[in-house]
Amino acid sequence: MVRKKAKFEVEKGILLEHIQKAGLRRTSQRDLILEIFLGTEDHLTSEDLYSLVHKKDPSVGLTTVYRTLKLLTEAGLAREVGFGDGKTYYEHHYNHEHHDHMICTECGRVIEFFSPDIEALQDEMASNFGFRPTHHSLRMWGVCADCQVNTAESQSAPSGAQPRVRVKTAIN
Amino acid sequence: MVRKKAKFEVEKGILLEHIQKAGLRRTSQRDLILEIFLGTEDHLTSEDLYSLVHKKDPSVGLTTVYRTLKLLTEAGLAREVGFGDGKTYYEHHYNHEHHDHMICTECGRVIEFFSPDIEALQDEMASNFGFRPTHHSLRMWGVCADCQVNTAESQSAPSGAQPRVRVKTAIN
DNA sequence: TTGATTGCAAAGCATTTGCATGCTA
DNA sequence: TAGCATGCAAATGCTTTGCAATCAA
Repeated sequence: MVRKKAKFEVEKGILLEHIQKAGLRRTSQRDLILEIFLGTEDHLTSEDLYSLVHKKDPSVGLTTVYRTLKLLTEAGLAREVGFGDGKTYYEHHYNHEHHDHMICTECGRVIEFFSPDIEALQDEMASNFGFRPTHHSLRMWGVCADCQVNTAESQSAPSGAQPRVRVKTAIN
Repeated sequence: MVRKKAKFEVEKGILLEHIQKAGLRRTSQRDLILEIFLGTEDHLTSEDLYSLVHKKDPSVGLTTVYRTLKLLTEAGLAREVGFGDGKTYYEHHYNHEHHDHMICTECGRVIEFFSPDIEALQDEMASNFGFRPTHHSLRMWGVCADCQVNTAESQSAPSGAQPRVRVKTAIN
């Protein structure tokens, strides 16, 4: 049986290492924020995560969440994503392989997908230009399968109100 | 010989049609802003375009540029692009086919490229999910060929200071 | 003990909105 | 003439920064 206490051990180690290498300090706030961040499956803004953290420890400030999310990004534990609404969302890699996004403009659902063929073609295009890519972002906006059905009869769903749920898939 | 006066005639017609269909009004500001927008080859923020417009007619306000750029986007004459610096850039289609972007994080150069194979694979992925895409955005960040050479010897170039130049290419 | 970290308040920025005035259709 | 468009100032929303107090190493 897998020990429950060992959850996020790897990630915690990564953060600690990054902190030590950079001459920074480990704090209870950073531990808590990382823990809660990894424990959710949504795409979160700093404000979103702040609300969650605040429930566990009301003394933690919004600014610290902003700063910590930046720190986690530097450590490679978080990735910034934009969905076109002007806010910055964060996602973690825990239980999620590298992927791209389809964003439903009706319900806000976010579908994660991955295509090794697309990745290969991207690299090929880059090398055509002598361009050395460090990271990339592929997003498709449109209407998801559910909303195509719903929109046909009723009026469009309350867009923007839904959380940015990570819909994981097995399709490659 | 091609008549010079006919420049942007098609685009002006598109804007006019959109304006009439929506029950809006044609104004000298909108004409001027479109003209100057199409006349540049950079990726422009509202502020950038405002500076250019302001030279020709100082009475035009920044707010109007913001609003007009939105209007041009609705009319299909402009496209919003983000390069990760928090600002919204706009590009036009005049003399530019649909394309994606590579962004050099050293000098800010933006390389436009197009891959029909990637487009096809995107559509394929979408249909796998019953997702009906309306538009997409593929961006790659990294170091362009020039900067790979320069960075090797000297310190990195003054990043962010460069304009978002559209480097057109013939590679498909 | 030293200097990084925190929380709060204030500042920054890009963008949007309210409103009186101007102008198009 | 009706009501859309404009320009200005003010407001908004997200994010960052200044600073005194706190805390990790």
